Amino acid sequence: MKNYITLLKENDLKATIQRTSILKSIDQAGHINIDAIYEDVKELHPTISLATVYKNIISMKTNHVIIEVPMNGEKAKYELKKEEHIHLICQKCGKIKDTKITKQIQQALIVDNFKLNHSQINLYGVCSSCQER
Amino acid sequence: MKNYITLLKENDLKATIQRTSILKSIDQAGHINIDAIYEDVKELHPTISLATVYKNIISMKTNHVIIEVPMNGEKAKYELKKEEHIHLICQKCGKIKDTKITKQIQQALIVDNFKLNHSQINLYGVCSSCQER
DNA sequence: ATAATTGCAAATTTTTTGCAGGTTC
DNA sequence: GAACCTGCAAAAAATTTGCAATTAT
Repeated sequence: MKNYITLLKENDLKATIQRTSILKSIDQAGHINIDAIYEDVKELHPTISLATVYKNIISMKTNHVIIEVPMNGEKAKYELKKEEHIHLICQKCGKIKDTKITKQIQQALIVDNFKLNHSQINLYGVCSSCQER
Repeated sequence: MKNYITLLKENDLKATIQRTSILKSIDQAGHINIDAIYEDVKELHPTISLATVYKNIISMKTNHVIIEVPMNGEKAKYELKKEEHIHLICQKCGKIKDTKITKQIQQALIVDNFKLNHSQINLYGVCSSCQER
């Protein structure tokens, strides 16, 4: 559990209850889309409006508090900003697990004449628990 | 230049002018979003409707003729189905270049207990021609 | 006190749907 | 000729906007 207030202030955003609630929802879920965040936050804050969620997702994305993860065929999900990592996306249960970008992967991804800034790696397959069934 | 008619029939879709035009547009562009496809196809086929483009993108995606490439912050782009590859996305000019997934990369991406079906790798950075400026 | 943020309602944009007529195989 | 596909208009879904009231610093 992070200190969402500090996180917001460090990134030049006011710490409103709406924002901290959204961050808490994202943090708990790991990866979650706008509608699910809205439903989630409404539990504690029934008066929040979807427009506010949209506005805050935009501002927190702009200020690098959260990261947008575009999804194949569905709505984008959001995660807290953290070190770059790989997404293991299970095609059975839909869960997304993070895994580290190893030195080996970093090495392998060096491409001639391309100045790499940031990489986005999604691996689709079947996670360990779904394989057992 | 591929034979779009055969490509469609092989994948259980009727070869209409609308579909072959959409495929031609995608093939020429490499990676292109729905609106740009629509504008493109309208040049030759002024009567095509946007709804038809949407419907065909869905059917051709379902039947594995094309692939959707979700984009960060913008609308998804589409490409013809081909071997798995990496996208090098230039943050200056916006162009997307494809590059091969090497044996080395394949090796590096093996993760414990995850049965990998397909990988999606987008590398964001600056392409060679934009670096020269 | 100031500037930013909220919630609402309305506007806009994006995507999907139903259906009559036309096309492909 | 059967099944599928198109284009239109309308519907539905997703996102953005304007604004008065409220809140954070």
